[in-house]
Amino acid sequence: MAYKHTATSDGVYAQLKEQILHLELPPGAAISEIETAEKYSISRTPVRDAFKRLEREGLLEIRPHIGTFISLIDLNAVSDVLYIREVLEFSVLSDLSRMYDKSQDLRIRLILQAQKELLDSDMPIEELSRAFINSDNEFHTALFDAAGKKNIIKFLYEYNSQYERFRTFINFNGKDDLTKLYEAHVEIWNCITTQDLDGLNACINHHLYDGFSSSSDVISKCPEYFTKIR
Amino acid sequence: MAYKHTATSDGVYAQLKEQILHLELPPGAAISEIETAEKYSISRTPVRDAFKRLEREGLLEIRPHIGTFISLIDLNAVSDVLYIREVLEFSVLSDLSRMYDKSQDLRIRLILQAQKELLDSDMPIEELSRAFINSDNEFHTALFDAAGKKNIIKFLYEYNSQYERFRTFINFNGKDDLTKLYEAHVEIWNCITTQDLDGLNACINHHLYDGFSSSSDVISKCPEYFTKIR
DNA sequence: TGTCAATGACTTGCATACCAGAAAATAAAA
DNA sequence: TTTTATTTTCTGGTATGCAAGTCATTGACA
Repeated sequence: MAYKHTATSDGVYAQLKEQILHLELPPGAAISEIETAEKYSISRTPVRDAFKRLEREGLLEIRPHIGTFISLIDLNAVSDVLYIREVLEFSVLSDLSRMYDKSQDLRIRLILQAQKELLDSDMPIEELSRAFINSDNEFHTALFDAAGKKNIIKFLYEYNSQYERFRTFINFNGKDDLTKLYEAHVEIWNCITTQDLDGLNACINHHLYDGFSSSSDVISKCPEYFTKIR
Repeated sequence: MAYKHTATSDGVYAQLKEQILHLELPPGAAISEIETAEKYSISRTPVRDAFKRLEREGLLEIRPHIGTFISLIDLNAVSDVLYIREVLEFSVLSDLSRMYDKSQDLRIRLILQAQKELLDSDMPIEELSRAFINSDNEFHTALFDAAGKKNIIKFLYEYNSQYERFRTFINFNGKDDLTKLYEAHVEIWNCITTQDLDGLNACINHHLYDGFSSSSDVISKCPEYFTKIR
């Protein structure tokens, strides 16, 4: 992993992944190797490499001799990622709370400030949502980093493609959800700096699951995007 | 993932992975596509697929136009996996402890019994070690399953190739370590059935880290197998 | 009209040839 | 002898053709 791959294969991988996560390539849609190759004016080989990689991340479903399809959003996988995040995040942030010193405060506050400014801006909701999700990831990464657990969140991010896609799906809903996220961030940071572990636990729980539970009506708008529930 | 791939690519992947995890292909060794292809009497294409997959799991390092090498054992990655396992396992087993009912007891005790019999047998240490590690994984899988969190441990297993390899490395050491693992298993199960959460926490901690801390002298026997420590 | 087999148009998996980059070996020059 | 070009020979990356599997259409036959 320390050494670069060729840009061709990596390029189509990155572009396809972004399109899938942003639902521009909708769940269930067919996508063929040769078609993609022609679109990018390259051969099938690097496309195949990218496809295989995306399949392992659960974003594509390759059915040999039949076709390749954008995978449906697997709510079970999303639920699993949420559980893992909840547990790991509480553990790491508890550690951080115990070792917290004021020198870390500025960096976090800057991120929070940026999020507030995003919410006050008048971007179109799609653009705002993307920008805010990026900032959200930045916030959580900064927290893990402050706790000396940078690698742990890298691990999480490699596995949460399904969750990212789900989040994109429900966040197009409106600005209110994003505002709630921001407020939760502020509260989480307050709990950490005041070493309120019980409050922290409750916060993380809410923060992660909130959008999830209030989303069943959103899901029903596009049921064909999702796998059947367990 | 629900659909099979072709057997050719999957086959070499599985075989190579086993050889790497069992250290038959030692860390740092070179391994070439064409050589491997000839060995299995297939073309480079399925070999390349397998290589790419192993690279993403951190078991190979592909350096374009230079060569492909069995990756060194990354103790940082091992340490991260241990942390994640500790946190997740304590959380899941705490849940299990709260919801424990006696119908689950038999299955676990059978696994423990099998482990005891393994230890009492007179297998050669290498074979014993492999068999015990398999049984160890079975034990932990059964626990997660009993807690209704089967997917969570699948998640873990996909990420712990580095850890598995490390374990193979230190367990060739002798029977004592395996005996300790067995005793820890018994104690963990006792803690769960008696709902002793504090004891459980301590157990898991010991269980995971024990072999790790006592292994620095073992590591020094083959320093060329490991990456530099953080 | 209804049934079933043949056919053709797709798909991805695999084999092979060629390309580009890197390193080592060789040859030429100081 | 030492140093510097140059060439040779590795490597993996890419392009492409063929093989094999799947499905929908079609046409023959009952």
